[in-house]
Amino acid sequence: MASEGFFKEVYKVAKQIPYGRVTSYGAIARYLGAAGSARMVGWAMNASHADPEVPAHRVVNRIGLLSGKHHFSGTNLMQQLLENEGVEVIDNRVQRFSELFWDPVKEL
DNA sequence: TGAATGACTTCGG
DNA sequence: CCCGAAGCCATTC
Repeated sequence: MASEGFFKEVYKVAKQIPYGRVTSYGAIARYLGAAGSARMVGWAMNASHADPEVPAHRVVNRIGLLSGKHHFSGTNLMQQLLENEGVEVIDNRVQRFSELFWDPVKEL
């Protein structure tokens, strides 16, 4: 599949997300020049489970909602992982999201 | 080839 | 911020 290059880019960015920080699918999409293809980032993350080094739990939607927690093993694994990094999560949502938000376009 | 799907985003109310 | 509707685009069937 030629699209593996796209996934690789997503993984590369995801792996660069600092500890205890989070970002959004749209931000990654924009950084990859695929603005508007946020859904494809989500698709890439779906395939990211093949690479355990990809911190998919640090990638949430634009409001810090753990939209992908349902794709993790347990029902609250994603939240546990984030809380383990010092990220406060309440009701599937990242608290202080604006503070923890890490924008690859700005930071990279 | 075309219709359906999805770990999203943006806009208006 | 919550709700509903429309837009986007790669992948799958």
